[in-house]
Amino acid sequence: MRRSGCPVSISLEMLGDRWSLLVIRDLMVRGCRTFKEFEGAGEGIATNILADRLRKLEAAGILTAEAEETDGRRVNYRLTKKGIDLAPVLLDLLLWAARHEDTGAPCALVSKMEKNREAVLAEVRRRWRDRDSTPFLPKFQSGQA
Amino acid sequence: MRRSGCPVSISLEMLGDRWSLLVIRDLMVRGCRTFKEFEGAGEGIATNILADRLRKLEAAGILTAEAEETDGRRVNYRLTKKGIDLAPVLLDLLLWAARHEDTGAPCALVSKMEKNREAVLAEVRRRWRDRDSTPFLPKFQSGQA
DNA sequence: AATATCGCTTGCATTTTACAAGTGATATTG
DNA sequence: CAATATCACTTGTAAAATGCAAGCGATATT
Repeated sequence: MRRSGCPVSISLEMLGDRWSLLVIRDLMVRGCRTFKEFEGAGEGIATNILADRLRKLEAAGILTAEAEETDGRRVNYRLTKKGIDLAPVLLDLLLWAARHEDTGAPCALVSKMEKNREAVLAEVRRRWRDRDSTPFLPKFQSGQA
Repeated sequence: MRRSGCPVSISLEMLGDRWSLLVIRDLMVRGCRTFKEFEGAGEGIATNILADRLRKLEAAGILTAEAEETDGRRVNYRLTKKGIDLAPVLLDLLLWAARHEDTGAPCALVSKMEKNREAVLAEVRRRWRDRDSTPFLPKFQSGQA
């Protein structure tokens, strides 16, 4: 049962935890497609949590899962339209933290994204349409090699 | 310790739960200022969780708390600049759910916000500057009076 | 046939959340 | 001024979510 009809509240019931939006980020801009790739995406998500989030996000219609044809062990995850429509949310979260916290994202890149918001979103959507899974943004790391 | 330098991850370490962004929403568009007002904001947050979130958001520099002059019992909460800068995130979450879920937000209002994104954000910022705490958005309820 | 890889599941300890009740400080009322 | 009410929490306890390590079945490779 829903807490309320408020759209913000409804969004948070689906996405309001420490991991869901990171999985979506990995699909959207880091080119992750398989379970193993998510595991190695950097923040060290536990495998049971990852499996749980993939299940819930699939149930919410945010991503799809299908076995790979050439290798039956592999499962390919992909964002749906509903999932890629979260791009503005992720971009805003990125820009907010980049402005107010000490992050690993280079200033030049951040201000470029700030200025070209619509172009960045358009490119993210294009990549999704074209199934282009080359990394769009790197792993931002602060202070290590 | 931070999981990574990724700004999205850093944002989620501060905001990634079911309640933090709802408290911020209440401050931003519903005119909530006191503990009691947050309690009655609709989704039924438990008082210990509310107290915990207010403490954490204050520690994160997202809001401030100060005792009211005329009534020493009352504490007034207010967003900081860092807090009001989350307006785009909340707007995007609202628009996303309004588009993809069945919410209590009227279509006309939603499409108006979609078209006038910048104007809506400007008004939210103005309200903050002017300490205008008249409700800007109502409680969206689905299916009841 | 043996071994490796992939996508999980299971068990268990720790942490977070939810619900109900209570508390101390201040303010209001009679 | 004493009694009562209000406000912003705190406390206790049960339930749920998370984190960690290990294991497992199916498929693929050697």
